Amino acid sequence: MKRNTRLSSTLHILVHMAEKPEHALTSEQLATFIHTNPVVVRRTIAGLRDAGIVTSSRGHGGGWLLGRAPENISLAEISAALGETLLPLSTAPESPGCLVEQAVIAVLDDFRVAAEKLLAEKLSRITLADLTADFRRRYDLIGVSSHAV
Amino acid sequence: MKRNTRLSSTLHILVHMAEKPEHALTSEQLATFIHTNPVVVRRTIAGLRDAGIVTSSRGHGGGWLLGRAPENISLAEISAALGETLLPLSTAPESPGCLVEQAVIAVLDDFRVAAEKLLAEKLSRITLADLTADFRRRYDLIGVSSHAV
DNA sequence: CGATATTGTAACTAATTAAGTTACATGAAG
DNA sequence: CTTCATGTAACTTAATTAGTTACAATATCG
Repeated sequence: MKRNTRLSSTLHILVHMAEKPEHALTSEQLATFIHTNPVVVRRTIAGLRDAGIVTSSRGHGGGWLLGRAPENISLAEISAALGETLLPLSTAPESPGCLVEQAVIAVLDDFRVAAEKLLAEKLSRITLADLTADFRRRYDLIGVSSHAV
Repeated sequence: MKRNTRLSSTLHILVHMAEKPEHALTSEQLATFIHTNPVVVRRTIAGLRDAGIVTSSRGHGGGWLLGRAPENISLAEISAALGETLLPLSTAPESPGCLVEQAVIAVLDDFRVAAEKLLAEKLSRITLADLTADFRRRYDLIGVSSHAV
C-alpha cells in the first residue's frame, strides 16, 4: 500500500525553518532538504501559508518564514493545512438504495468521524517546538560523542 | 485524495453472507453486490480466508461462507486481514543521516504506533453482528412504513 | 467417466492519482 | 532595469490499484 509522505516531508521542512528563524529560506533550499523540486515544495506548503503557519515573500531576499512561534504550531494544524485526511477511509455510497450498504456506511462513518477526532486531539498536543527540541537533543548527543572520541 | 473502499466493500459482502448463513455465495454473486468482477472479489477477500473469517469451496455448489458466527468477527480482524493500514502515514527515512529527519520520524512514528493501537481498539468493539443488526433495523423500518402507506 | 460449476492465481490492460517538470507571469529589491 | 523569488497553469512521468482474460485445479452431478 502506498503511504503518504507529505506530512513527514512538511515537518522536515518546518523544523529546518524553525532552526533558521532569522532568514527566509527559498523553495529551492527547502526542496534540497527533501530531495525534490521547488515547485513541489511551493505546492505542498501553499496550504500552510493560507493557514498562517508560514509566510512567503517574493523577489530578492524572499522565501519562506514561520508565521508564528514553533510553540504555537501544532501538528494537528499542519496536518489539516495539508488538506488530506490521515484516514482515507471511504464511506461514500456506491449502491444507492441498498440497505446493507446503508448499514455499513452508517457504522463506518461513525467510526471515521470519532477516529478523526481522536487523531486530531493527539496531534494537537504535539507542537513544532517539540520536534525542534528533539532535533537539538540528537544534535547535542552527536556533539558529545564526537568529543568523547 | 483517493480513499480506500476495500473495507467498506468487504463489509458489504460479509453482511450479505451473514444474511444467508445456510448457503455458500459465489464470487460472481458477491461481485454483483459491489458492482465489480468475481476475480477482484476473490483477490480482495483471500486474506479473510487465511484469517479464518470466511471459508471457500470449489466446484459445483461451492462458494463462500462465514468461518464463524458474526458475533465473533470484529471489524479490527477484518481490517487487519485486508492487509492494509488505516493510517497510511509514511515514517520511512528518505535522507539517511539527517538529524532533522530522524527527529521528525521518531515523533511521527510514536504517534503512528499509538494511533494504530487506538483505532484497532475502537474497531475491535464493533462486530459483524452489529452491522447485521443495523441492517435488520433498517429493513424492518422500511417494511413498517410500506404497510403504513 | 465426462460435463459442468467453481475457486486460485498469474499475466496483462486500463484508469486514476500523485509527483515531477517546464514555462512564464507577477512582484520585490538592489 | 536587472535579478531573484514566488504563484500557478499545463504538461509528462511514474506508481498504484482496479479490472480483465485465461486457464489450471478441484468438486459435484448424472
